[in-house]
Amino acid sequence: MTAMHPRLTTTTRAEATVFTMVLTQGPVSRVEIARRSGLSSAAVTKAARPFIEAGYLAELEATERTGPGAGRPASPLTIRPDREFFTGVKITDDELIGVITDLRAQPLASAHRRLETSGVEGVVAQLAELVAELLAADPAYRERCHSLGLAVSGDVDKAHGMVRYSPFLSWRQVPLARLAAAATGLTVTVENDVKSLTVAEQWFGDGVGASSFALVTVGMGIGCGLVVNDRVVAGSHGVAGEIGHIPVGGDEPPCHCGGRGCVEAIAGTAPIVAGVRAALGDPTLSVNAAIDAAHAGNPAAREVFARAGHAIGLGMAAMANLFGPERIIVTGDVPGLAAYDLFEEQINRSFAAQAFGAAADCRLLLRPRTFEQWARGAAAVSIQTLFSREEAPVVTSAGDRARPHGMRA
Amino acid sequence: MTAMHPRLTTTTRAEATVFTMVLTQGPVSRVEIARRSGLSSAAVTKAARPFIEAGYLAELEATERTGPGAGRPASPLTIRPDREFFTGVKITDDELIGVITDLRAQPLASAHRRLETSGVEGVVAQLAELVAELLAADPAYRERCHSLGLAVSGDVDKAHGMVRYSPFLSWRQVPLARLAAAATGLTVTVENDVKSLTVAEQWFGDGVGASSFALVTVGMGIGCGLVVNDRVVAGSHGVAGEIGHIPVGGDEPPCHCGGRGCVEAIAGTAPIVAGVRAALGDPTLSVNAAIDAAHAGNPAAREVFARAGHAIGLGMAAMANLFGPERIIVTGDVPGLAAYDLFEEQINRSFAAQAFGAAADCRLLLRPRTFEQWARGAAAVSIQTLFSREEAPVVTSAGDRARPHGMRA
DNA sequence: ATCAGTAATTAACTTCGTCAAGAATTGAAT
DNA sequence: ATTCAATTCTTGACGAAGTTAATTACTGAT
Repeated sequence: MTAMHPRLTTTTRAEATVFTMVLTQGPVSRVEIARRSGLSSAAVTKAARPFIEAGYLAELEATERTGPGAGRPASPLTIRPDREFFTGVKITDDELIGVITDLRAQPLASAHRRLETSGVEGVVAQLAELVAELLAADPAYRERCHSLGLAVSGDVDKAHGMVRYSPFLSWRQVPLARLAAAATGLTVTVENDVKSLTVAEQWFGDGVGASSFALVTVGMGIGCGLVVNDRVVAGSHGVAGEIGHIPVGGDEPPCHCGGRGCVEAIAGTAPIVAGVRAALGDPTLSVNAAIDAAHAGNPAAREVFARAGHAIGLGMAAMANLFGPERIIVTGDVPGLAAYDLFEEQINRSFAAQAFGAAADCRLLLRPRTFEQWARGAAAVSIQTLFSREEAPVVTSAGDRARPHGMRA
Repeated sequence: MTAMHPRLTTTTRAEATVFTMVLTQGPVSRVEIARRSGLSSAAVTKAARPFIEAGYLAELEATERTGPGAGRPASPLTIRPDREFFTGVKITDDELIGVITDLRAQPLASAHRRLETSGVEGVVAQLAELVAELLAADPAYRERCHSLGLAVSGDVDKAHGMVRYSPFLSWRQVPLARLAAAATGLTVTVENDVKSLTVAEQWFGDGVGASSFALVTVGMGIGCGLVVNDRVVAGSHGVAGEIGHIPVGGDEPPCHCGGRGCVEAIAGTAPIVAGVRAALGDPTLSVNAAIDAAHAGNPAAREVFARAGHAIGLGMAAMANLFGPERIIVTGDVPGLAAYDLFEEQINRSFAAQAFGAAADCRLLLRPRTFEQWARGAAAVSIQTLFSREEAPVVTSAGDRARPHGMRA
């Protein structure tokens, strides 16, 4: 297969449009692609051909076709997910979580590695080992995987593959893409972890079809990834999506960020545990014990979680009032998830109460995500980077798409 | 002039790039345009020609040229602002404010009209009269003005020229563009008023050069227009930029929107006046009297304004934490402006305290805007609609611009 | 005067997509 | 059965829009 079919990436606008549409919108016939994209059907035929020849796309079996009746039946194009593989690794302060995915960013294999040190060199060495282990699982991986995506919390300069500042890892100005590329021999992308997860939802999850949506992560902290006008919001100073530091609590409580009343200072894991400890008079209570107490029905503990849910709901409402996303995907990890049932009702209620006007119509989707799925996000970034249309640099401010309406005299 | 030179709009990408760059970035030489845009200089020459021939662009006088020395001196292209005129009208519940502007959206003439009724027909009739009056001021206007922009508060569907819902006017589903076009004979655009002002800043004001910025309006209510990735954020449910309904006050006070602790419920004109009235024990105090009391140094009155400034600063910080805009333009009208000195220090302080990390680096620009400048915003929308590049419809989610970084084995 | 350096233009060419015609493939009508 | 209408896909000629490379235009310094 590979000898005959060289690797391929998108070059023209039509190619990017056609390929990403088949990739993200499942099997689609050529005419349907033409209709949705505005391209001529001739252009779709031409653009699809090299991808079919290179083994990335294929026509669906005739048996699976669906047609209303008259006319030549469509032969929908579908992705061949095994044509290329991708590695994604989520880097936390004490662990590496890695996955191999197919073109659809579906995880095929995973592996973990505990980190003793957060020093850059040590992490990169462990990363190379982890990647080697993952690629060794199947000869096809070694052969058809050329991209590695890394997801790191903190301020990441994706364009230059730099970690500008990662508080948990205590990294500053680390050229992680270059280091990882040298250590693994793969093409490397580096992106913020929440944004990576957002990209995964945008192309392969519940963000498909929405030109704007938000993803809210509930966990140790509260994070948020935003997609507006089909693009992830990067933030000009390396800051974006800091829903955790919206001051919904008025002047209380103080937050580690220096602000007051932050969502995270109320609904982060630390303040919740502290709250339950105070409520129960047990200063050594563990996270899980705090959750258990609430699940057992302790009113004081439940109240702490309800307050947290209230804060999260208000933060989400503030975000929705500013952006007007089509959907909000709520996700998170332990203990955010283990305790989610303790938040959920209050989140929904407070969101609905504070969302302005039609913003309350925004759909809330609860989507638990495992750690592997964060790593999957990293792989999704490398997939998107490879195939999305690189727009010509726009220097001037671009306008809206709408045309004027009305009659001319 | 006009007989020889037909009207022109941008058709190709190069034309839109060149024309809007000259329009928004002042006199620029062709090579400089090529450098900034990535186009070849040949393409710039070709794209500029029809605009020069049609009288929209011209080469700068040799005397105004500036060169470092050696080589052929550049002959920068500049806009000819009088080539075409635009009418912009801001519609409030009790007044129409109209302006004629040039291509740079600089107001050349203005006129007002009080409204007795907010009925659609009556407003449109008054609008037609106002436009006729404005166009009559100079024969050139009649001859070279073909576009009318309307700015309305509330939920506007710009693409279809519909006012979906405007609370102040009590309008629902009004096809305003069609009606106004029929009444005036002009091509009409309709846009939300805050977004219109945002467009004016984006192309002709302090947003030039920023691919993301926010505009905050302080007045009766608190509003916000957002530009992300060079595009105005529309909001999917007709809601966006509702910074006034971010709950920064915790659970107090209740807001007319049904929420609690909204910025607007603390810093809107009504709650400020109510607060000063309560503080001074005078239930009939006017807005201006409340401002005067604070200016005179009354501590209780000053405290009310300080609290308002605090709420606004927190709301702006919440917005900056979510978006990471490059700049924030603070603007407003009476009494927001007349009292701005009473807010300003507290806004800056609370913003700085709550902005997360590098978001605090975001520049705050205070830019008072008159009512005429809101009308100017409406004209700016019609200018942008006419000349900005209409992108091909993008159906699939588009990715980031960054390319992968690193080495390949 | 010549020359080096920068700006602008021109002409040949490339690329990418559209258009219009036709081939392919089906169900329904005669 | 055969024709027809409907729909999908393909093909090749064409055209629009941009690029590259060479040329012209203009300047200050040697």
